[in-house]
Amino acid sequence: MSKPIIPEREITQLSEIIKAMSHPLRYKIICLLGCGEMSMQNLVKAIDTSHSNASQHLALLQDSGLVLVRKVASRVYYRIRDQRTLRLLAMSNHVLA
Amino acid sequence: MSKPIIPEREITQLSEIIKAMSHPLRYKIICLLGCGEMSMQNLVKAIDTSHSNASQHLALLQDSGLVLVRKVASRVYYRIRDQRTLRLLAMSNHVLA
DNA sequence: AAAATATTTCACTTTATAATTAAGTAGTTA
DNA sequence: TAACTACTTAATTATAAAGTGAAATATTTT
Repeated sequence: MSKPIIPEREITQLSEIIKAMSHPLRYKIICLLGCGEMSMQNLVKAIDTSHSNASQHLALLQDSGLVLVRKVASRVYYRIRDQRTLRLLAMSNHVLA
Repeated sequence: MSKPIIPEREITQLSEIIKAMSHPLRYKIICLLGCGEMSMQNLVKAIDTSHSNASQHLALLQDSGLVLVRKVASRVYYRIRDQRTLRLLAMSNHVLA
């Protein structure tokens, strides 16, 4: 962080991305997707919440541009859009330790 | 992310740290502190909000363990506790690009 | 075509965060 | 010691985010 003045717009965007990751369920979803694409079904099984709630969190993750969706017939598959998101996740893991 | 099962406790802790960074003002504060210790006075000048509001956000950053405080007479100085926080910040910057 | 499955959307309630203003504390200066 | 500066706390209000359950949509199976 050598330059102290950061454009306001960037701060807004960056804090939004981070915010999207900051909910425990969403953080967990991103961790899970880190291993590769996953179906809605399996995500719901892996995280402990209702289908409806999971769907809403995934919609938020899509809106914030962190995950991509692929529909195959009646099934929906989610995946991480940008691998750098996983590096950010790994980094956050590192901060705690 | 090779191991898919993350301890629940860690997820909670990590998402809390990220959440602390996810508010635009707090994100900005962390950026500013990235350049080194800063007085409350100067922080308030740099971010566009009231003294009281800044104080509350800084209290939150303290509680979440991201910043440390040092009092000298009636002045208060804040600084980043762990340099890895700044790496996390830099990483988030990188995700956007 | 009815029933079943997979998922999302909607309306609603609850809970959590944020901003504001006023009051409070603690040092500092006149 | 009174007024001033630096900062925090508390109370209030406003706003936003999260969870729930029912209804809606779309596909698949029987």
